[in-house]
Amino acid sequence: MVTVTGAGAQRWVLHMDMDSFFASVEQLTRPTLRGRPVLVGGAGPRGVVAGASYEARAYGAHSAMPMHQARRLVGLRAVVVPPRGRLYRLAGRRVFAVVRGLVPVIEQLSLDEAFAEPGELVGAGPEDVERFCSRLRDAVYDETGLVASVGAGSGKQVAKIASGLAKPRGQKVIALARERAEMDPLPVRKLWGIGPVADERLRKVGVESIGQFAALGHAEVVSLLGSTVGPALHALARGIDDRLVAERAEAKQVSAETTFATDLLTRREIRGAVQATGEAAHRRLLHDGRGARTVIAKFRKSDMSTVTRSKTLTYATTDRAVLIAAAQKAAVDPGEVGPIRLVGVGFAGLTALQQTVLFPQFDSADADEPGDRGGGGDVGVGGDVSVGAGDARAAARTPLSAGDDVRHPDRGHGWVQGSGHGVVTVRFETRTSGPGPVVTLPAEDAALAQADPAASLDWPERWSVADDTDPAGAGTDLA
DNA sequence: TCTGGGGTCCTAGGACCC
DNA sequence: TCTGGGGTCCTAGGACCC
Repeated sequence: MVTVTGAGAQRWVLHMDMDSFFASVEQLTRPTLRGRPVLVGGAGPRGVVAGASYEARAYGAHSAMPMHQARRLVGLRAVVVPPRGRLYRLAGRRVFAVVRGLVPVIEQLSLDEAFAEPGELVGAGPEDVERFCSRLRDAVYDETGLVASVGAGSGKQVAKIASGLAKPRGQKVIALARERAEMDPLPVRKLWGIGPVADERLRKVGVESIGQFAALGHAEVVSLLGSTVGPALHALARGIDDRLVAERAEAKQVSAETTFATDLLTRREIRGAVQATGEAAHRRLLHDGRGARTVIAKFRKSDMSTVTRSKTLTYATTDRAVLIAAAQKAAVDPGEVGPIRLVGVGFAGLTALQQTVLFPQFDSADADEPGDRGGGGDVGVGGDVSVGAGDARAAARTPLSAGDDVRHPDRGHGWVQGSGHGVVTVRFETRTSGPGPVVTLPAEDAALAQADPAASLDWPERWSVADDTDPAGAGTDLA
């Protein structure tokens, strides 16, 4: 199908953004959390909020806020749960499988956000676009139980701003005739690409709104924001945005990073941290399926500045020992650069491996979905690092901790609300069960097992969950 | 008790080759 | 012996996004 767009035909770009996605998935799969102020994120001293339900936002909490601050705002009603990345990825795939059913090409920006440019809307009027947005939102809600807000406009920038204005639980169509009136009064910070630094620079010359920014001269924009970024943002501010909507390319990098509850001070601690974080990154690399040529080690100092060191190999590989050795070679010495709060290991130069690996090394740890127990939940590992990461996890059974998914042969799927003093308190409930009972069990109860978080989305209707590596599987799963 | 984790893109300098 | 420009790759740092 070829669509010839006449010069005057209005182009409509849609931006869909899920409402408080992480918190909504928690409330969907753990029904007792519905209506309550939920904070998703690490509970450690350096944890931040990754997602806040609207009930929590009512108290002033929001994502990226330090968790202790959000807790203070919300008070004792707050329910703090660790992020379940695997579950959010699964839910996000299902959401966009629904969207793809209505729009063939979408540009997914993150787990919960995407652009679309439906061919059938070329030249359409605002009422048609409104109807389309409603259909989209209804379809997503009906099939996933999750709420999306949608914005529409003449380009990506306007669509994205519109979806922001539509939240929560809404949609907003900005017609061309209304564009200036809607955009110009907004803070310039709302433009995609204007962050704290650019905002401050503009503020210094008295520019606070998109309209004021649009009115600046070209030379002034270049001197304030640079010769590449400046004119690009300036064009967006003036409503010039012909960027196409296209499927995203494969990721260019995979990485893992860990912030420690207390700063690392010795080479030995750094070494342990690079090993553990490198193993986590390597699991992601295996999951990705490509090999890496460049290894990046990243260190954040206590003043929040970062130091990165990279090593490029002569060939791409998935060999864990080779890759982690390169990361170790790139590691800094806290004695020289100062205390370190974060250690990261990343792999770039990703290429499909041409040669076949005859005997792939695969132990059970590698088979885990990476990053699930991540977030601030890992904060506190600092003490273990000096011991050497390999030893401790040989333990027979990982102790259950708050937020974990569990399964019991008689009671079904549930989640740990608390543990300690030899007992575990479990709430047995899933999306389909409705609010469930709390049961306190001996911590040693052999019948209680760690479970796949994804089961909380489906159990007991389906035990099998779409495989994480297979988007097509997620699609058929919906059928 | 400040500020996570997983990404993308841009800039700028130096090495190296033609 | 001196003086160049262009292209590519590598490295390091930082802004910005969700």
